[in-house]
Amino acid sequence: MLINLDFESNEPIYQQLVHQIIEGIARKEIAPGEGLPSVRSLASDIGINLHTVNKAYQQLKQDGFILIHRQKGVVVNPDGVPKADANYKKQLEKNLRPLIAESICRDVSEEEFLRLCSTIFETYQGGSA
Amino acid sequence: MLINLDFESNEPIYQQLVHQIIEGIARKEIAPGEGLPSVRSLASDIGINLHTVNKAYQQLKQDGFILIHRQKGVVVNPDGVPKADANYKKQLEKNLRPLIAESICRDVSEEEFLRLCSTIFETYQGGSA
Amino acid sequence: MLINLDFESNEPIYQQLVHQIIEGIARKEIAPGEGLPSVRSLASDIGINLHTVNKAYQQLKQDGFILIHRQKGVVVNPDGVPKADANYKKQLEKNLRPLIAESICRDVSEEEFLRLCSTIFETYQGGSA
Amino acid sequence: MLINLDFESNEPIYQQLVHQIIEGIARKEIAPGEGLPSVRSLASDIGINLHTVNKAYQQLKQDGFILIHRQKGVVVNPDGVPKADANYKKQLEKNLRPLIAESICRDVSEEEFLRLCSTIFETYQGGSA
DNA sequence: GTGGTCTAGACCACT
DNA sequence: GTGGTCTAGACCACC
Repeated sequence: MLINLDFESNEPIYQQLVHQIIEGIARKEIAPGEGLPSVRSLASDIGINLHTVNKAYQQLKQDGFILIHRQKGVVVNPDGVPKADANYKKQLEKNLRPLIAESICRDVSEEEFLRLCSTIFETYQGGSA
Repeated sequence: MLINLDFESNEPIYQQLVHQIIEGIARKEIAPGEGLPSVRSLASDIGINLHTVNKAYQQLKQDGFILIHRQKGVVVNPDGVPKADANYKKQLEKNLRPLIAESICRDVSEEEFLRLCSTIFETYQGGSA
Repeated sequence: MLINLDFESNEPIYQQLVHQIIEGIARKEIAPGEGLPSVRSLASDIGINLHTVNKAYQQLKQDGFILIHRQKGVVVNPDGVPKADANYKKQLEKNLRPLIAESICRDVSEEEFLRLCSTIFETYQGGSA
Repeated sequence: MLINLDFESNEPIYQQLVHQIIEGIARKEIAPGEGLPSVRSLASDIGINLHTVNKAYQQLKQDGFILIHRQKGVVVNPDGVPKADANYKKQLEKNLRPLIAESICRDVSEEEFLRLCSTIFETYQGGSA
């Protein structure tokens, strides 16, 4: 799985890392139970600070995406990621709302917006088919 | 138009303000050409620093949502907001992608996701009908 | 002579007014000795504040473009505008320098820059021919 | 690279700073990819507030002159500055026009004006030869 | 009265 | 240590 960071983005690097790993899981490139590189090796591979990788891993663990065993190392949660709960959906709506509001202002129709979402969905589901 | 800020949020206050105003425009509560409160009055209304409001206004100006008119003060861009260009859509996709990836991991179906988007769209378009 | 103001520009209105009048003189639309509208009439014509017009006139007077007679009103300096002195040229260079520096960074060749200047010169000299 | 500010000038300090840095780039004193001092260090070097430096940097970033890199700090855009587009040229003309108009009024010939521009150009290109 | 600029000092997130 | 954010108070230019 390829990690692709933008050091000039406003999005913090650890956050980008979190997203990329989640995308990898969504794309089924890394399956539940499968291992991830250690903090050290990933950090030196990408050329970033240990702390940064660690912070990303901690957040992924916090959100139930991965488990961190002292010995077995880092693995994708073998039970699968916790399903969306009411809280997650509230958060999701809160994140979508400003995107949709701006799209409306900029004359993006609902159809076009939904089509874009579908297209993005396909980029993940196509990978598993 | 009501402004509703969460001072506990990680999202910077000026950013929340930007979003809220964009939502106000999307909801057609503030029409093109209409005026917005002055930096100072809005700041004292909300109980924040005028620089924070100013930063929000500057960003909105930069993005073409508002104009700062020498005589009329701050007004919503009477020509309407610049339409979505390729750049905006690329940005939008970049913002949607991680949300969708996480949703997939959490077993949110495409149908459900799109339905959520539609629901949010209605909260804006319903307001203008 | 037409006055064309941009109320959304960062350039102060009085400054725009000064420029427009200087351009009118350069274009020989208003000849030395000829009269300009009174502060009051010009202000109400354009729909701006008296102070603003007054400030523009004061600056033009200061720079030797116009004379303000208590009775005869405002006239373009019949002796013509004071010729460029060393001081003016120093100022001119100071104004041109950042424009040229940025042009160089943006890959505008000297030829192209000079051509643009010539084109602008023509818009004035053409008017007098 | 030397920064030379005039605290008496009407031109805002941050603006002067922007100009000086652009001139440094034009003069090839700072090459693409090269680093600029941090906000704090530059501010204390010049003896101004860090916010003022920050404002200058933000504008330079906005205009594509510099990048704010998560790891390397502030660097001159390694891809070079965005080339002049139609918009920039329109702006440039708008800036040149009043300078030329006043020069005409003050009896500066087109030849002399162009010669002055050439002289300024040389101060930049001579530096790289 | 408005927005624009500058200063100053503080806290935080990120690397 | 870096940049980003927020606050606060001051002065100025403009209208």
